[in-house]
Amino acid sequence: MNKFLIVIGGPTASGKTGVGIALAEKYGTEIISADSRQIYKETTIGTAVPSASELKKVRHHFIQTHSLKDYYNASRYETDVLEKLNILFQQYDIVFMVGGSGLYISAVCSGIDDLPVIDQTLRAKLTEKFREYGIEGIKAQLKLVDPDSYDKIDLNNHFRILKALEVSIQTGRPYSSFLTYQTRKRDFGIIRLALDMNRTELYNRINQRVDLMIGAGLVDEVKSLEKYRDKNALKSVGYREIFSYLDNRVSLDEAIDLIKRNTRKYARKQLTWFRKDNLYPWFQPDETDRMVTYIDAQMK
RNA sequence: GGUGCCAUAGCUCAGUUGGUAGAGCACAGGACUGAAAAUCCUGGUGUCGCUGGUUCAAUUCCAGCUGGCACCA
Repeated sequence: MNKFLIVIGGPTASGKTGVGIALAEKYGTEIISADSRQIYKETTIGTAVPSASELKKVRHHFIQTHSLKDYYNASRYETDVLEKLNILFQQYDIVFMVGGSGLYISAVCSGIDDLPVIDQTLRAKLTEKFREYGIEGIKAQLKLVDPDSYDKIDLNNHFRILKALEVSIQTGRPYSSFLTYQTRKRDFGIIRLALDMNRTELYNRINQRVDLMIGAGLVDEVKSLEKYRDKNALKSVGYREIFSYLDNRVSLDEAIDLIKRNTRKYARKQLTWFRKDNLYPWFQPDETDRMVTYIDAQMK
C-alpha cells in the first residue's frame, strides 16, 4: 500500500486546523475537512471555518461546499470523500483528513451500510406521531415492524427509534436487515492521530473563541438565517442559543454562557468518541515534530 | 450599638420531629450505522461556618463567636 489517508481528530478548539495546515504544508498535500457543519455554505462564524488566509496556505475540500437547504449525511459524505480521494491520490501519496465529526470519519475509514433514501414526508409523519404519542407510541410500533431493532436499540433515544421505523416502513423490510456491520476495505492506508490538551486550557480556548464569534457578528449571521432555522445545520451549538435570544427567551449574556457551556459538552462528547477507538494516539497540538515521527514510522 | 433572619456540594437551594444529607445547574464518564455540533444513558464530588454545651448519638437542640442580609437606633 503506497497511498495514505492521515486522519487528525480531536475536540473542538484543540488546534486541529493549525496542525492540519502545518502538516499538509510539510508533506506538500491537501486537506479533506471532516466537519459536519463547516460543510455548509451559509454558516461561517458559528462553525469556525478556517480563515481565508488559512485556506490560501493549503487547499481544503468539503469546506462550505454544500447548502444547508439540502439534506446531507454521513453516508453521502463517505461517497463524496472516496470519490475525491480517488482524484487526489492520482497526484499525492498522502492526503490529510482533519475534523471532529467522529461518525463522518468512521464512514470514510470503515464504511457505513447502505440504506435507502428516506422520503422526508414519512420522517415528518413519524416525528409528528412521536410528538403526539410520545416515546411509548413509537416504541410499540417498532416492536411490530422490527423486533430485532427493538431489542438492540436504545429505547430511550427517539432518534434511533425513528430511524429504524422510517427505514422499515418505507421499504417493508426491517431496518436491522440492512445492517451488516462489515468494515469496508479501502485501497489506501489509514493513519490516525488525535489532539488534546489540558482540560482547563481547552475550556479557556473555547470561551475565548465564543467571545470572538460574538465580536465577529454571530448574532447577525444567525439573524440572516432565520428562514432556515428548522434545518439540521442550524440545530447546532451557537445557532440554537442565539435563536433563543432572538426569540427573547434568554438574554444575550445568557445565550453566550449557554454557547460556552454547550461547546464544552460537545468537546467532551468528541473526546469520548475518539477515546473509544484505540487506534488514536494522543498528541498535544504543539507536538508536530512528534506527529511527523509517528506518521513516518507508520507509513513504513 | 440593638433586634431579627441566614450560613449545607463549584453555584442556587431543599432537608434531617436528633441516628453524619439530596435536587437543579456546573463538572465527570459512557452509548451511538444516515439529524452526529444531533440524540440518549450513568455518576453526588460534602469538616452541613467555627468553638463549646446537652445527649448513647448533634448537620439538626442550646450558648458564644465569625461572616452576610434586613430593620431599628
